[in-house]
Amino acid sequence: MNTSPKYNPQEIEKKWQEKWVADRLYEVKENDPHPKFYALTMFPYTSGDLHIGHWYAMAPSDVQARFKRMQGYNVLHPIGFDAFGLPAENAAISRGIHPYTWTMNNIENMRRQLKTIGAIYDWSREVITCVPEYYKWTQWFFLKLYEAGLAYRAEAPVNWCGKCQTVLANEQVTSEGLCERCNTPVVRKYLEQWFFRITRYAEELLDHSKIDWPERIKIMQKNWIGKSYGADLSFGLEYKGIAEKELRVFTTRPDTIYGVTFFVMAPEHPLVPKLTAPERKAAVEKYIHQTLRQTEIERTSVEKEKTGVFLGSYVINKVNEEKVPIWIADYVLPSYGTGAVMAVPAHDQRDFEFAKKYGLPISVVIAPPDWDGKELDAAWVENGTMVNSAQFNGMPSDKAFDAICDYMESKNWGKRAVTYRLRDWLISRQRYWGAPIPVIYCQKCGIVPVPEKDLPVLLPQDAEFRPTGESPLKYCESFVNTKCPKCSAPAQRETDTMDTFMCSSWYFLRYTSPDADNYPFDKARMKFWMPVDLYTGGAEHANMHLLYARFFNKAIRDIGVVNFDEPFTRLFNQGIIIYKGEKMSKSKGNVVTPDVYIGELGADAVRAYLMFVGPWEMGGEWNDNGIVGMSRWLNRVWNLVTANYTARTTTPDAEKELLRITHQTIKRVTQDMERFRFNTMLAALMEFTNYLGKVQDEGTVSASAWQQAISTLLLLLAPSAPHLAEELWVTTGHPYSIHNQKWPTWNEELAKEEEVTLVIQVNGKLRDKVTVPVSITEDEAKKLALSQERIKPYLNNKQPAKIIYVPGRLINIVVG
RNA sequence: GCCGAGGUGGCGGAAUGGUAGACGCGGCGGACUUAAAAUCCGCUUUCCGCGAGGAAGUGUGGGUUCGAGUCCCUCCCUCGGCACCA
Repeated sequence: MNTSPKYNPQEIEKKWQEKWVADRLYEVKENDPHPKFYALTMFPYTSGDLHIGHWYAMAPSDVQARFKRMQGYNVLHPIGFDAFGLPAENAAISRGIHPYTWTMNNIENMRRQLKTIGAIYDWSREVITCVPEYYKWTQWFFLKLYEAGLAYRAEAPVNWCGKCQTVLANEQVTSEGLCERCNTPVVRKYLEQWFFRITRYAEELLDHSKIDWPERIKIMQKNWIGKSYGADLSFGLEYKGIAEKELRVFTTRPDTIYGVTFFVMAPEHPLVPKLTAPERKAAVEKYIHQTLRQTEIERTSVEKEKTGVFLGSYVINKVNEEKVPIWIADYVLPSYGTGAVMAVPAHDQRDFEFAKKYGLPISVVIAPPDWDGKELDAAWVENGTMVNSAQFNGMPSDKAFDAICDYMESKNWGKRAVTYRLRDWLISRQRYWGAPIPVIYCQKCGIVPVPEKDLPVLLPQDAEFRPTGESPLKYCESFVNTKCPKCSAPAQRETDTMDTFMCSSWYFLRYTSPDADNYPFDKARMKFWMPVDLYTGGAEHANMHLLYARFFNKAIRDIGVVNFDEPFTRLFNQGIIIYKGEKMSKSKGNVVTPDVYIGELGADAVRAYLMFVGPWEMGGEWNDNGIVGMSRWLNRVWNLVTANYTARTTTPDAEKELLRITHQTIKRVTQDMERFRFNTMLAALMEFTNYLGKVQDEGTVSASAWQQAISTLLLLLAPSAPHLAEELWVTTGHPYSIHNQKWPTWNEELAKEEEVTLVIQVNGKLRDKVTVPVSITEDEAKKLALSQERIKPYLNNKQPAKIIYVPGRLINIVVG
């Protein structure tokens, strides 16, 4: 009779969490003799509540970190909060709470929630990005980048809401191009902004050869950086009142140069006013005005019909001295290439549509195969044979690419060139709740960086939060007005703050020594832990945080702050948890709160269930019933371990089998852990539990063999269900703590099967199965297969044409 | 449009080119119970068959192979990313 207490997750989870903290079980030291392992999980934004989606990121990463810890690594698995950002400010405006208070209250709640997960977080290393001790160093890094020439100020187009009288971040503009807050159409405006020169690192950022990252993330970054090979070509310019004698374009198709029939500039191109003929002035200005009123989203919509106007001026195509009309059109972007294109309507679909609309000539210079010389229905963008291209006629177009580049270079009309799609990183935010950009503007001295000794530039406590959307810093005189650090004349502070991605570009360095106060980190401790061995988080950051952090690392490497090329050696992206068919989000109202399930079934059940829904990288669906099954299994483990075991009819064979299955399970669980297949890892443990249940019923092994199997089960379960495993470990008489035990290893010999089931197929169809010793020879196996009563009818008394034998698997008899 | 990941029972999902559907949920039947819950045991891809057994079956259509969910080609659908990038 089992008289042990029932499994009570709430009680044991609270008990062990308190004890682990009291014993400082998970505090991490640098002087530990074990090899270091830095297991980083993306820190959460301080939105207020953790939902199951957060747990899906946190729980399996903790399992992995615990697994590494048991394997003998000194594991740093820290946690902190990404605490600056817009929502805090919006809360301040709508509810009258100061962003600091709002954020800190949220952190308190999230910290409480995070502690219920039962993770090995070392809370003594907690990092919060919005406290002065942290953002002082974010500002310090800005100064270092500025000194290195990697931060600069320039005019840039931004999203402007006329009603709110402010700039909006891209994230604040709805997909319809409206202001998120007031639904006013957002327009473009040109403002002075701070940028980081990420483009200087475009080439190095394309190189992922030093890191072990998922292929899809590497591809996403490659596409985002967008390297194009082509040529910079020069077109002649003869226009009164203009000094320039040429206009340059970037093209990926220099082979189509003879097919240029018009020339298109971005409406914002600085030379447009000068190249506009007097009689075209009104039309051109009207068009420019229309373009500027469009949002980025409207302008770049693919469905939109092409529009443009003729400037009344011409360029000369140097290869054939043809006069080519210059147009402006909003499909040409000012920020890519040279802001101007040579239009080849026969071989570019956009130019084709434009030419059709405005009746411009379409000249084929690359003949498609079997071309009949007639008009094209669409641009031919593939390779072909050169035609109408002077001395290049008859050449395959891919060869002509090089030939024409050589020709242009020899004439000094252009040269081969590479262009990137990547733009510099705009870090200015017209917001209060961010790290102030540490810069002062002086009438006399211009832009003056705040001296290092004056850091941090503190956010003023007395800023006002008005519902107008204006930056509270701009109207906070005590903040704005200061003295020039150089000449002491009255001067003004920069009122923009930094993009929060700046804060998250170095937080993992801070974890290594969060108490450092004369440098962003303690150099020795940072060197000890970095780079991160395993980084886990969502794939949605592929082209933001993950790219910024790589850039930032390379920038500070070149400044001499760190000495490694990449911050994250290995990356793993978990998928997304969906609920009721959609991604969980507050706005959709389909958020599942973990607290309820922890209260009812315990954190161990929630952790294990999240791992069980599917492969971690694929994401999965939260199912309210599914977790009940996980809870049932943990209960079965509890009952199995706490029940008295009585050996009845023990046999050597039964013990051998138990040992075999134990070692097979160790192998499966270990290998699944290593490849992040937590779902099948738990399935293996469930099978093991089911098997142990049978052994217990039958009492076929000795008590000591039983105890051995049970303790292995608990060790394998420890990372996934740390509280349950600890409780059962201690109650079965083992020394505290299970989390300081060695991960079990398997013995291949003991795991080996003695008998296998051979499948017998006839013409590939399963017809019978036989159980044979693994030592069976090929001849014996074939003979056995042919002699099976169930097989004989399929043979028709004929000799089989062929017999395929796969040892340990099957025999396939091929009959004619 | 381009790039990437997917498409397997009623559901979530397992399957180094070799027994498709592990494990779990749900469902059905049974045990225990006055009864219910909980727990335990059995069954559960579909169709035909009393049964033994047979047939079909991994989005579609082809191909390679003794053998294909898995490899190759065509197309369709879902999800994620990018998108007038010259």
